[in-house]
Amino acid sequence: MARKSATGRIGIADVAVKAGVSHATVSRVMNGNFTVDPDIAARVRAAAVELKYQPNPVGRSLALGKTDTIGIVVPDLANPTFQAILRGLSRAAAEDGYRVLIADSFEVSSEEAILAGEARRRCDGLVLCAPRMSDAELEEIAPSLHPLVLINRTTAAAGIPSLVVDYGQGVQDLAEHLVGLGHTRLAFLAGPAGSASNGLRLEGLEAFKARHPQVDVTMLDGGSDFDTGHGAVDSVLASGATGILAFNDLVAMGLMSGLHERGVDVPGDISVTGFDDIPFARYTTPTLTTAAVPIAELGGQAWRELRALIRKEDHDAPGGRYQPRLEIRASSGPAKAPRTATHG
Amino acid sequence: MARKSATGRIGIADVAVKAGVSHATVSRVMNGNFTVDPDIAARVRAAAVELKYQPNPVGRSLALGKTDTIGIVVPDLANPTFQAILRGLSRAAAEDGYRVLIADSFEVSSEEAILAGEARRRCDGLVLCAPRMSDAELEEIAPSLHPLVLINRTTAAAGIPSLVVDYGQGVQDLAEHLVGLGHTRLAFLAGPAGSASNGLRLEGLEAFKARHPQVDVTMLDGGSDFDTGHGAVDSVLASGATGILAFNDLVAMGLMSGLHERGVDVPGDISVTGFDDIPFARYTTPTLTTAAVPIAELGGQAWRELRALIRKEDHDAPGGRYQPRLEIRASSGPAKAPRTATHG
DNA sequence: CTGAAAGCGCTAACAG
DNA sequence: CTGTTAGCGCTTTCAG
Repeated sequence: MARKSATGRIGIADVAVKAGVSHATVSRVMNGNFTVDPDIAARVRAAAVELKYQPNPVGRSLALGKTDTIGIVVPDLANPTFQAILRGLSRAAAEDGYRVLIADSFEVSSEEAILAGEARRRCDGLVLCAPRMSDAELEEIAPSLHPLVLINRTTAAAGIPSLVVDYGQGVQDLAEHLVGLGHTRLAFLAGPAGSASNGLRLEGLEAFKARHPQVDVTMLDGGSDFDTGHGAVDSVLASGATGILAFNDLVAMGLMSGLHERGVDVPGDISVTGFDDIPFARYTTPTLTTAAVPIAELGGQAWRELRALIRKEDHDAPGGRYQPRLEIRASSGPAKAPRTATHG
Repeated sequence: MARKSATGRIGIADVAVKAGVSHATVSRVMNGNFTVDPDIAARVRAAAVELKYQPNPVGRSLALGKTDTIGIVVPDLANPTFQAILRGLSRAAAEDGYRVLIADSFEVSSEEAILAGEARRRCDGLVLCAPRMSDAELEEIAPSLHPLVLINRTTAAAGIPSLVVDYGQGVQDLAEHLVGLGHTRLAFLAGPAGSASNGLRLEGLEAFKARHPQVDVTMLDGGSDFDTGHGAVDSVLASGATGILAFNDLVAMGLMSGLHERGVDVPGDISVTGFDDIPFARYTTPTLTTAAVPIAELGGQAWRELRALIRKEDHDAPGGRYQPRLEIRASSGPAKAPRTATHG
């Protein structure tokens, strides 16, 4: 009786026969179309409730040409930064009745374009988060992904809002902070080579070096996680630097942990700074000096940009630039007497 | 020429006319049906490539009655535990060509059921993560959500696999560990009142108390985040306990941070244990003794259970129970001379 | 081996 | 105000 449709689930047709009307009328009632006679509407609603009818979103999507779903592509869901963006995005989108489909590329940049395309086709719009693909590839696929919002990446392709954090400014602020504390030998523990945000940090450091030729800045290879920082203790000590700019908070925490194991006092012997101000940063020992990125807000803003694109709204200020805020805590302090390199 | 369909995007019909065949044939070729003449198939493929044709998944979903998407409902996407489950689930599902739709209930338990229903209708199956709704409600809606997999929650409804972590055993192991170090006054910093996993911990502690009547176990109200731990310093000190079982690692870290600010030495004065073994736990100062939950594996297993349900496979061992593993680090140590309560 | 046609569940013109 | 009809884009019988 109730379940007659092929899928075995209750469809609009079941409600229609039960209420003794056409499915068009049922559709009207379900969509709040008030051109329906109140009595009939009530009968339809009663039938719907009785059958526990819920419209099938797939049929609806096909008819309307929209899915009420957006996609987000991230390079690594394990990264707190992307988690925070996802959360902000999800929350903001949910308020407008949109769901979020996630696609994790697991840092495999060769799969990113295909992944993005697939995700896009299932959704009404896409957020591409710090894609690792080349500029050329990004520019090539960007138009086919529209509506598209980019985070921490820009492209020459037209009509693509881009939300970027000014990592270059942030790292300069941190470096200035250390110099203000008397440090003259700094080291930068870099992030992943392909990372655009690492590139922005490097540019910022170049500007800093131009302004402070007397300060020695050593570049050290790195990565983006705890283990990177923990494993960098030797090279950090060998550099002779007293102020260490870690790629991000995770790296900084790993480094502090490694230094602690060696009996090196932070900030007594060495000052350490992070980047991002993840929630954990204020609970490390010592608490971490870092540059705070309003990351959840970024996710929310990404949704607003995307929403404007989906609604084809006119859009005066597409994209935006986010300034990190210096967050001075206990992991940075006055420079000690200069140390000498201790190789081997 | 190319784009003639109503949506403005290239559809199967465009490829069909370009290749001079019917859309049925295009469909066959796109789906790797080998009953198509090789020459025609080649022509179709060439047309598809030239037009950059990508099948519309919505139309496909409607025809096939499946979306190749699963949903996950979590109470709070900010919680590292749920993030890890999401990651494990997403990774495992992706390997089988499935995408993940997320639904964050933001701890609003009244919205959970509706959210779950909506998510389910867009997907081929659902993972409900530690739902906060009542047992009665869960049991009522569970059948309508099938295929459904439950995490850290069980239900009497039939055919619902349930993956649960044995928090009761874990907390007992931690308590035994502390007692083995000579602690006789313990305190449990509880989690959110509605949390099922908190209930399991409480049951475990009851069993522990029955076994160790000489040990004093104080119950303290709490929560599940840093601030809970940080704010609990006073009540912890007032309890006079020397061994503190925190609800989870986050709470433990907040507590350690607060104790450090008061000059209380961990583990010299007070031993602290967490729960979960989140990645940060091995990098705190001191490193955190905790009970490790194989959480990413849980996400992967959730997918396998769900996949079996979706494929209607016979399924000998639905669900499973995960035993936490004691991870002894530096935040727990021998008990000092007994302290006295220092109220006020 | 291929095309015509039906149908997945829904919405929206268009008649009446 | 309501029913009929025609799609949305795709898969899949069913003839040929």
